[in-house]
Amino acid sequence: MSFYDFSRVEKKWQKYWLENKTFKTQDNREKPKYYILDMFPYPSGSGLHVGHPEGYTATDILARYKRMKGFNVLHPIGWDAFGLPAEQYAVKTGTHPRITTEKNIERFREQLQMIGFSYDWDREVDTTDPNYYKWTQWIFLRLFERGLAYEDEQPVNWCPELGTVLANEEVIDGKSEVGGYPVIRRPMRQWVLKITAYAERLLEDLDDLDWPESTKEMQRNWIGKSIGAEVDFHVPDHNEKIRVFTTRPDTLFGATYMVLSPEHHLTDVLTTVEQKEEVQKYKDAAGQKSDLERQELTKEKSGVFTGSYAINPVNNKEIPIWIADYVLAHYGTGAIMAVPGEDERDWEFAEKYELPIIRTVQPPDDFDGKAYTGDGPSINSDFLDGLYITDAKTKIIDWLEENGVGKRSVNYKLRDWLFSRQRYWGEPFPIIHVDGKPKAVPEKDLPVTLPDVKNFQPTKTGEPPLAQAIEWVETTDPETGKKALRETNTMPQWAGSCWYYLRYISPDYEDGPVDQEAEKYWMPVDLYVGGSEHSVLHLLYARFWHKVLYDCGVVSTKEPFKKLVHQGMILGEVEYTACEVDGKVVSAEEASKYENVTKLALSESEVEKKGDRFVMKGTEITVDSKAHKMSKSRGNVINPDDVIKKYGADSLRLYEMFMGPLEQVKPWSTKGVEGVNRFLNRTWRLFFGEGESEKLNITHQEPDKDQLKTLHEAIKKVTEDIENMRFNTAISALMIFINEANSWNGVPKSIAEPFVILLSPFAPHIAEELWNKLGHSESLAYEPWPLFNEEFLKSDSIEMAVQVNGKVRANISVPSDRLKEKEFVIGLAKQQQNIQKYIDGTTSIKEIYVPGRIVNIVVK
RNA sequence: GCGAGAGUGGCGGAAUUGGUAGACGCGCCAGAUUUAGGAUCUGGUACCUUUACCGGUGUGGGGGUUCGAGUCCCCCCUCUCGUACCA
Repeated sequence: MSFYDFSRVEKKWQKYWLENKTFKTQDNREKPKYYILDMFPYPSGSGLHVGHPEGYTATDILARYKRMKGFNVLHPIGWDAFGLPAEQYAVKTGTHPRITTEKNIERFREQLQMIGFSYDWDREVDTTDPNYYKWTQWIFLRLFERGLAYEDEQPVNWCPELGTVLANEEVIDGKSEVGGYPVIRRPMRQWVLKITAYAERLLEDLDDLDWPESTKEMQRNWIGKSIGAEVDFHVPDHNEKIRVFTTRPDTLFGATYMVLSPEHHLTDVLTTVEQKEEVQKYKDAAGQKSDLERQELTKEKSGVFTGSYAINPVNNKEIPIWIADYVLAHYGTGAIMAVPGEDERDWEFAEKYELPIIRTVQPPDDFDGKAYTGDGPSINSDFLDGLYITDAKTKIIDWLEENGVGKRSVNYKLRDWLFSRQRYWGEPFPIIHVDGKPKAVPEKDLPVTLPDVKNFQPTKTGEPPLAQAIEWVETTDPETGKKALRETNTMPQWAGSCWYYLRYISPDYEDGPVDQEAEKYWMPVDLYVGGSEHSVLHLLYARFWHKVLYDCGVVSTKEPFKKLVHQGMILGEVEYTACEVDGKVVSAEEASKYENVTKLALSESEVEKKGDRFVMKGTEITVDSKAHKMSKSRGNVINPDDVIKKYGADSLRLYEMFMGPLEQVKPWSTKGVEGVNRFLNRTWRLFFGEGESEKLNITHQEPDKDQLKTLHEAIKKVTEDIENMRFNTAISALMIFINEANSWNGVPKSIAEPFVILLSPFAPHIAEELWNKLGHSESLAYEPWPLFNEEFLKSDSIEMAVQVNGKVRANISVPSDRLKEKEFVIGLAKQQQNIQKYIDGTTSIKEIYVPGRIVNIVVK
């Protein structure tokens, strides 16, 4: 029996594609373009995992399909190669990160080529290449000259373990996202990008994007726009005023005290002598707490009184000023007016410290809670009484503006982007400091390249590793000849990934980050596929840079990524685990009573389903059944190399797509890989039969009607499914074709050829080989995609269900040409024995006929 | 708490605008081939009842709209992801 030797065939075609540059994108601007982009990987030391090929296969299928549909396709790949792991490895071993990075890139490239992706390898970009980061620096200078990059002494998230500052987004639950080390707050000089200047545009332009709704919503929440008012509270004793932001100015009459954040600039001024000690103690305690500790203590509110009073501008009442860490320094103005009657947090605080509570909105009669945050008529509010929230807000804001004590205001949660890191392995800033002031390095001197250093470790004081390269740091200002110091911070990893999609368009262009003529043709990216973990950070930062470049006239579109899709995570194989206590297996509920529980892994054959849970076979002992995230510690990591070695790249591609919808989280199943592998073997045998020789089992006969129908059904389904990215059902359609065709006596060439093309985006290696064996000397990559013909889809008769009172009681076969004749079809239906059984002796109320779908006879 | 999404066989998952629920694959069962195993091929496989037909029940639970609901509406439950004192 002939068998499909995938390893020989796959190597052969991978070599062919590379040598012939089959997928080199021609800059032919006559054709319609399609720019299909993968989120480029960080080339880690551990190589690809099975998650990478998921999104990459999806885009590869579309890229191959679009080429055959006559599109000029841009489908590139590159490396997001700056980053912490290579640097930490350097700290440990002294190996320069460049060496590690190059080695890892090599490995990644090899692995990607082993899967048969149709990238244009002449457009590869590498963020650590000076020819690339020259332009990252160039873009930074654009930000700098527009006042969008500035230095600021500000409290930052300092991670002692990593020896660097982290962006807020890189801190999760008070710990570093990378490594999970503790993070403390500490003031340092930092570079900051003014992303807040673009908050409104970043928010507004989301509406027109074809992105997952959840991702857009996350960005909206992150930007966090809220509309309200700023109100000034006068503090007569100190002749100061405290400005607060509120979304509920209508509740101003209920403001019975004020709270400043411990970091607020007026805290010292406002604290009276008697309160000084207590306030200082509180401030110290708050400052020493990490974000994690602050969050852990959220259950119990705390605060101290400053001793001062402010005047509520609407009623001139004196209200006490407190300090509490439930007010955040970095949101709004860092101070609030507290309205306990209408705010749960304020209520909680007021109860604890016995501060007065005044309701300003009438709660409904059946309301028995504390703070009431719903709508209702205003009370205790003088000229606002009786008005509902919206009207009360308008009226009070008008009043505030007329009296010069407040104004309408919009506030954003989004903060400026902390852009510097105390690391070695990142882009140097194109900045020198002259007389203590930052100054741009002239464009002609770009790139500012990384100097070599001996030690990659940041100093304990937070001085970046670059500070050791004294000869590099000490320079002269080319303009004035004065002594100058280079900036020793480096950019964060996000920098390079903010614009890489532009570099692919003209990777060798020397007069700017991107050739503008080419940019006009290729942008925007038509489809961008990548993980949802980048929903906020990367995707928001890239949009920000893109808008700045748009304002600079570098790019022609407002938004970079027209359509975005996230691939779902691939979990490990389903595991069955039982709980064991003292060597005895017990149910999970039982086990929760003990402490010395060990987990016992079971095989599938040891368990069975009982009701809605799994139990150990023949017992009542419940067993846990779950697919876990792949992780080294759990030992359930699937390595794509192993899968390719055993089943081939086409099987890997096919399986990853066949598992289920692209966006969905799904568990891996090695048995499933075997299934698609069998399908490929069946396909091979369809062409070569069961004999020993590789003689084609292909006929030159005219195809019959059934064969045409089978083919055209497949064309229709596969085409529509690829367009809608339903790859799992497209593969199912290919399987149906093979199952059908296996019952034929030889496959006509005119059927076989279009099928091979349908198969090719999914399993390109076997498809190329079959195409070649069918007598073609060229690759099929640019063969026209087959079109389906409705004529061939029709059959002579159609099977239809007949229902009586909505229940199916018989099936009838209706000749296609009589489908429109309601009377005829219903007559036919009524002749069925089993139908007569149900309608005899009843009165017919209604007869429903949906041509081609159903007959329903309603009787009484 | 809040926001988003999802609950369909033993498992992964299919089901155009409401029109025969379970395509395709895995697993399982039976048979063929084979010295045997593996591989391959053929048939079967939601559940209950039945030798079989027939029949009954079924898309997380409850209610509703409809000739007809996995699909539309209301209430509830569970799970996943995101987020967390944002004034």
